[in-house]
Amino acid sequence: MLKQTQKRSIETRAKLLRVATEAIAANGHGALRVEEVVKNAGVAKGTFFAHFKDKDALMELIIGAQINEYLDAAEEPGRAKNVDELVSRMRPLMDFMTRERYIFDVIVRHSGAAVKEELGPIAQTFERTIEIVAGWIAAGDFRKDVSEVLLAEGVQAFAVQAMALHFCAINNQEEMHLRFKSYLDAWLNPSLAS
Amino acid sequence: MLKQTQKRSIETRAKLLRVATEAIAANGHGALRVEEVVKNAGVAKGTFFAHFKDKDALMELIIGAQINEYLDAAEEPGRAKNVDELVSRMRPLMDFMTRERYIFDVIVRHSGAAVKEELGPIAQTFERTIEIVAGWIAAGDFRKDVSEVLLAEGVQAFAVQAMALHFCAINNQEEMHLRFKSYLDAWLNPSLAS
DNA sequence: TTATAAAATTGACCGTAGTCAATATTTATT
DNA sequence: AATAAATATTGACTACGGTCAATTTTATAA
Repeated sequence: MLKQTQKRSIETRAKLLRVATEAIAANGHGALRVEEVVKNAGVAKGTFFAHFKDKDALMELIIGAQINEYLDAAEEPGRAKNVDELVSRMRPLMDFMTRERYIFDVIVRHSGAAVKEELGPIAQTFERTIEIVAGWIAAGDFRKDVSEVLLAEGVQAFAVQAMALHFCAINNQEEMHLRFKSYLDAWLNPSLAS
Repeated sequence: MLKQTQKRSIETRAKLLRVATEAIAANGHGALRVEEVVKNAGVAKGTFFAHFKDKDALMELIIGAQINEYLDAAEEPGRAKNVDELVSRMRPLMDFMTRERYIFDVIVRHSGAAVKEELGPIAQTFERTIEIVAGWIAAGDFRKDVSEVLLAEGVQAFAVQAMALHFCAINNQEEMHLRFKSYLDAWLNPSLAS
């Protein structure tokens, strides 16, 4: 009878997203408050939850979009041909993911999505990462005894490991990427590792 | 002037831990409520937070103790000599960690501790796991071109990856351990993998 | 135009973690 | 035993995410 989604609703959702993105740009992801978003968007609290299942769902959308920007940039220069290039290509993304502990926690929490049929925005970026890295591995100077997809999944596992350890003790940025490289040397070129 | 910790305090803390452990045994980790714990322990809410920094700190203690029990059992039969043995030795621990999504989230959140000087209970179990697995790897039928500690860290990374993917889509228990084994075949015996 | 039903919004309300100034208890000192 | 000081406990209060019955707005049909 009625067309499913009214223009008003689309506008409200866009406004919520815009206000939230601005707040995050100003104060960081972890400081975002739903009450602040609805106040600045000029809507009631319930409206927020009519548009997003919960606060995490909004964070997923925003962080997922940010990850995709980093993946675009990582793909831009063409394929990474060796471990050093792979590490430097992933560096901006990993720096973003570890900018705040809160960001990393949200990402990990949503990296394994709920249901395959409806992969969340962050889980989608994880799949995209696998595809990209697998593509590099297939065409580059890497071991060929196992599938590139398995290798790409390993790269992701090591990235997560390096990032998790980054939050431990007094680690500077450099150590995270060095650790990541150590893993990848042993994972992607076992014959050369030593 | 006064001895630092009164007996009363030790008893209260022990009672809170006992009550919380019982509640978890009855209803699972994710269902634990601080208000329920203090009610059943017969203390005020503020007392809880005088003993534990937050609810997560209590969960860390309890889950850390549970992980240590699984590690004890994993060590019991002596060293794991190959990938199959390693996978089956880790199986009960990984099953526990994936019993509830909430448990896995708490573990990941605390696997990389805040400060090295004061490793939390869960971070300690992660260090212990590295030691145990590194010991197996050093003495067993595994590649020798990189250090056993690096290899053990990789085992941990792959375990986390397999568990994270377990929460994705329709995966049964079996697939998680199969996936884990695939990773380890390629990681610990690259010459044999194919 | 009016009646009507779907869609969207509202805001008071709830659940639960966490805080803190006030109070009570314990122990050392005289 | 009285005093003092450190330690422990209390519970009303706050912060904040999330819910839902009631209301308003929008679009379609008669």
